Amino acid sequence: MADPKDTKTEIIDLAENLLLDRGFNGFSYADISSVLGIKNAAVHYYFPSKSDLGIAIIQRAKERFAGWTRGERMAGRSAAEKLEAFFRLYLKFFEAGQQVCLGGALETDFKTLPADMQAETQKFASAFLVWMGEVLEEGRKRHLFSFPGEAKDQAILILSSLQGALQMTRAAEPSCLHLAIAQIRRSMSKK
Amino acid sequence: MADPKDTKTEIIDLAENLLLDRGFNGFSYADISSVLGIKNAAVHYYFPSKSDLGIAIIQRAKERFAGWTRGERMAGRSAAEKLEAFFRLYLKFFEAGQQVCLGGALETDFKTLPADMQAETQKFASAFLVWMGEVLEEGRKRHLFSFPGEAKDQAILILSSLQGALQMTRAAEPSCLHLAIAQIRRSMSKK
DNA sequence: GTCTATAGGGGGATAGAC
DNA sequence: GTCTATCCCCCTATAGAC
Repeated sequence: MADPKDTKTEIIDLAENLLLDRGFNGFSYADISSVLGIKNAAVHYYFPSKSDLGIAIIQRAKERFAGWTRGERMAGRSAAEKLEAFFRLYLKFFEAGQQVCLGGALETDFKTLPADMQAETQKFASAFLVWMGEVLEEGRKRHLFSFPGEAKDQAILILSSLQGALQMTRAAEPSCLHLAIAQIRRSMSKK
Repeated sequence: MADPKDTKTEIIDLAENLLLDRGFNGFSYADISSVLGIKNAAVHYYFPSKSDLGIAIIQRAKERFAGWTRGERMAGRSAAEKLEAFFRLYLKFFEAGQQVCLGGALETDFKTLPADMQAETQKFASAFLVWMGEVLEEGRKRHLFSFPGEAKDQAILILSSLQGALQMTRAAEPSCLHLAIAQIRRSMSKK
């Protein structure tokens, strides 16, 4: 049925999951090659350095998000529906074995990352902030929800909370993310 | 003037800073010993395994927080003042070279941590949640601020946002934490 | 594309001398 | 308490055969 994925894609898939599970310094080429039944050196054929691999992960995630925001399933949706769909992205990370989000994983390891990965991480993070700010601005204009202050500041509040809550599910209650989302909804509901 | 710190304390100090900068898998015994002008093996004398060192960091931070919440500077303070003082703790992490908070660092690395460190991390995280929930409950009762829903859920929202915003300062704007705090204040201000 | 083989470094950790 | 010396493993990365 499904096209068998090419090796390069499989490597990025595995590496992305390892990154969200264990952080960039918490996995190795051997973790990837052993699952694929190939050798260490074969992975280096596709991604000469670990930085190349990291950049591939970030760029693909950035493009995936851009496609998601502009995709068919999003066309014609209200800002409120877009926000709910965004929440579901984070709930999926949680359901996938309490993974954290890519931004959180990269930012925590930020100071240990090669310079080119740091630059990609910054582009990635800003794409999320821009999109969320626009959705919030539009939703408030159409009276779908309410919040004080600037849309950009509310975007930071929501994104940072989702990121932090995803991490907290590991050490505090697993329901942390669900409860944070519910509280965000309450705080923005029209009185 | 100040008592010269004993070596054990200096090791924990250094390790804690390295942990908040680089994550638990991002520093080594050599990073510590080189600064102190001693050898790798001398650090192992105080902390035989890296897990021992990690646990010492967490337990000390937990006790420091407990002391902070019960300390003289906190006695007689209103819930609003306590919340502002808590914000300042996170602003200090940012000012100390964009460090993340201990919970965030440990939770992101959580799956790579030894079991005993995972258990300590959980105790640490829950102490923060409990305290924040109590402060919020009291503040609302006394009409110092307002928020919808349960105090515990609002505690999760605030803690997760501070944690995430601290991380985001590294990849997005450095002002992220300040803006998140300002937005939290706005969202809870009495109308 | 994938292999074997290996270089070269860093990591955590221990033994035993001082 | 701190040292030297060392073990052993894992890591990233490369060279060259198939």
